Amino acid sequence: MESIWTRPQRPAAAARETLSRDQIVKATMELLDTEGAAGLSMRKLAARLDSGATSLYWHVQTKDDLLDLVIDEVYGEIDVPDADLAGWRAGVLLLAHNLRAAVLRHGWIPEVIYIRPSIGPNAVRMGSRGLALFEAAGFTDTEIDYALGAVLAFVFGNANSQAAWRASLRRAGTTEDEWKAVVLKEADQVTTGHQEMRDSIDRRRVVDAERLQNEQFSYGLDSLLDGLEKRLTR
Amino acid sequence: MESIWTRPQRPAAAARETLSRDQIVKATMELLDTEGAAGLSMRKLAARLDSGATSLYWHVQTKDDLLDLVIDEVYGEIDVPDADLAGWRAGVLLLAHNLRAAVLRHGWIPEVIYIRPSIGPNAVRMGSRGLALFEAAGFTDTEIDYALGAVLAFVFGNANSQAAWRASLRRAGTTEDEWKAVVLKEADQVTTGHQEMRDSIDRRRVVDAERLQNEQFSYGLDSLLDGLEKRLTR
DNA sequence: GACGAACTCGAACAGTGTGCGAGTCAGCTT
DNA sequence: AAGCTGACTCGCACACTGTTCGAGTTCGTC
Repeated sequence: MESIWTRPQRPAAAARETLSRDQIVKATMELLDTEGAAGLSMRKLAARLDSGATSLYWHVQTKDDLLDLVIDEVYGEIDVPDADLAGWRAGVLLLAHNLRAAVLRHGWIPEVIYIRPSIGPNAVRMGSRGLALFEAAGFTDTEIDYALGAVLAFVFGNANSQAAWRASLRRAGTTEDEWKAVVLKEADQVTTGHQEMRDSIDRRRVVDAERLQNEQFSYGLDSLLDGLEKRLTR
Repeated sequence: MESIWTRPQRPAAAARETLSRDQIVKATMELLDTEGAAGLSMRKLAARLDSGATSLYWHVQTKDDLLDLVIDEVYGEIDVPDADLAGWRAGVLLLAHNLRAAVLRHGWIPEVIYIRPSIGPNAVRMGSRGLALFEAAGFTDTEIDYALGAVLAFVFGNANSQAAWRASLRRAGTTEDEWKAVVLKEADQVTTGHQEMRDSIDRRRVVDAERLQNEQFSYGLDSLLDGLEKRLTR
């Protein structure tokens, strides 16, 4: 079966007030943002659109296809600066921060992003512009791919686990402090005999979690970019 | 059916063989490894164990709990060297490679790892030993956490996307070459107007995918470690 | 008014995770 | 030897899932 991107879109919509693919994708995004990945079902989605569940299948082949569409919509939110503005490093930094922000904004991403490879137009656009950034920096040949790959891997790795953490916090429905208390108590039980881990948890006990995670992201990203930059000037 | 009188008295007092949690976890792992995340259902799992589906629920609270168990089992496969052997960098390198290998061995991991935070004993052990590595390297305070976090984020980011790619390849059921041909053709359509992406794809056209991905991993990991090392000696 | 294309949707199917309560079994206590 | 108890199994049932099918409705065009 062809993927949804290469399949020709259905011709011209009628004048009658009718569902459209865009409309469906938008509603899916809303449903996912408010209820999370587990909260998306074709019937719920249809209800939100005041339509029959099976009507959706005229506009979209399967639920997975729909996920492809909505994931690509997220990729569409990610701004990647032009390669010749402000230097490559600032550009990559912006790409990284924008990508992370998008994942955190849509906390269901980690749970669905690995179901299928992302090859939608917006994903391709982002990748392409990312490559341009590293090419402009002076990377050549496969190193262009490797460098971008490293940054994307780090950003997804960081953002995914953070988003997943947040999502499970939201599911628990407690305030951050309550949840923190519970988790830290569990951690106490779970980490007996692992002093390094206990210390690490103690470090988290004090500070605002949000800030800690931002710092962790910046620290890792800066380190990685330093390492890449070194490869460049060698 | 025989009458009560002719039926043999007792089927011998052999100790009743019963399910055990370990047994269930092991079977789950096998099922996941052979059929992937979507192929795991409580009924199929029960069939593999010659038991009723609902019997499982005496040993395990929910399917998600079961996933937690089997994920932690994977964490248990990851060897992390002692901090005082062979230097921190070699140790981290080994941790990273072992973690990646485990994810690639169990290609369903990306699809389930973000459903719940991993706080099983083996995950904690791995984290703890990872922290010890960076502590021994000379990192202090929160930088210990940040450094390990960066490495884990990169490794998961890289391994997850690679494993997911492979999994979708397996699902398609084609040989790598066939699949490659299809994807590259699709890519042609999808990347019109994105020259950087076309170049990038061309670079992949020639070489063995496996090797390319290994190189990409090493490149990123080395870069990151360089960046971290720089922070250390400053 | 007729036709065909665009679109909707109810009924149905096979499958899912899981709660409930009845049932079986081994070993212990009387 | 009988009976109890706690460990364990499991069929039934429920609410829910993604998706197919085919019949039905609305439209623009002849």
